[in-house]
Amino acid sequence: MPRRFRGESHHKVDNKGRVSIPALFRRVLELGDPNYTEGLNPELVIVYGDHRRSYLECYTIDAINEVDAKIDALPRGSMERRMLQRMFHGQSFPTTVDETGRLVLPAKLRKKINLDAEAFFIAAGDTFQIWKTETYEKEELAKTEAWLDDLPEDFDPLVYLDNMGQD
Amino acid sequence: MPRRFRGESHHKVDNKGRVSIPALFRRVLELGDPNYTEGLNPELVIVYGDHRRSYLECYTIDAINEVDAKIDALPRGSMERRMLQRMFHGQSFPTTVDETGRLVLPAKLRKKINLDAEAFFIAAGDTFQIWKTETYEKEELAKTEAWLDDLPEDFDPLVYLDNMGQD
DNA sequence: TTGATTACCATGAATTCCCATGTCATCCAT
DNA sequence: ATGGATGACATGGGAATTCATGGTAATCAA
Repeated sequence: MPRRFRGESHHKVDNKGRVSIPALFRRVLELGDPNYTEGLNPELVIVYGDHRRSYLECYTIDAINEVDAKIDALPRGSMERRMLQRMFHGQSFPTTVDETGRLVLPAKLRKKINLDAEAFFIAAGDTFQIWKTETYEKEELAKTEAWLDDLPEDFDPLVYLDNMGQD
Repeated sequence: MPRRFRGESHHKVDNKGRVSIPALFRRVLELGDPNYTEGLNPELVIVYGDHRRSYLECYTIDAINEVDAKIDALPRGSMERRMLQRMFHGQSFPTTVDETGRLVLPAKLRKKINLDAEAFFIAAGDTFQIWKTETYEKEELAKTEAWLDDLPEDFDPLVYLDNMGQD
């Protein structure tokens, strides 16, 4: 029943680019694919974006449809629309989960995020991301550590849940 | 009608990671799961957080939905939102109570809080926490003892019930 | 043909399912 | 009151299934 991804985990990537999708994520992909039926394999869309992005973002069919609808609502010819079209229509790759619950990442995508032996999957709301483990650790963790260091010693980020909007 | 957890207790953890949930907590989980109906097993979300956290925090479905709504309301791309997403979407594990009223904690979660033979459950408002018994005794009790020691001999914490917000 | 992609099969480990037992309370009929 | 009968609760065991991962054969494409 979950429409939302939740969880994180590490998975091996073999030299054919095959990598297991966390089992819980598969359930969400199934529910998020209107064409999915028991016994079939759900589809999904991987958005890799431009050179600045160092991870792959994976959308369920429902989620990508929502995005498409929003893009369609933008004025034709506007810069916003062009930008978003380039990213979501151009820099993306539609695919399906395979029989054994794996994803096959083409060499091009792997090269883009520098993926070799191990991938890190992490949920992010109604999408999930695939990172090269080392990149995630360097890039993301460093970023949040730095951020936390600017805060009082005993600060608990959870306060953000409650004072919203202010400060 | 309790929306709130109350109480504390100790439970065995077997080598498959199974551990009974305090019976009173189960009632709250049931009430907090909009999909729950007599005969079914309630779902819940365990948030384990980053390396600094040494216990598991368990949310009812209602409680976690509230959190998600607050996260969704934060500006996309803000550091606060990323932090909270990482914690509540990434560092969490959705699961359900089993037939016999137990929770199954995967090896990964047990390892994280160093849990082996015995777990300590304690209510914390609209969530409850699971600790390794020894950790709780060392870490938490020591912390509150220290805090109380800084206060006058005859100080009664109940005064906090009335001065809210200030100091 | 040659490298790449896809389909199929294989296996160990982890996880789920199903069933069983012991211990308390509570309830009840004698 | 008293010896069950009843039912929730805590805990355990083994079988069945799912997962993650690896290998090989069949298919493609140029």
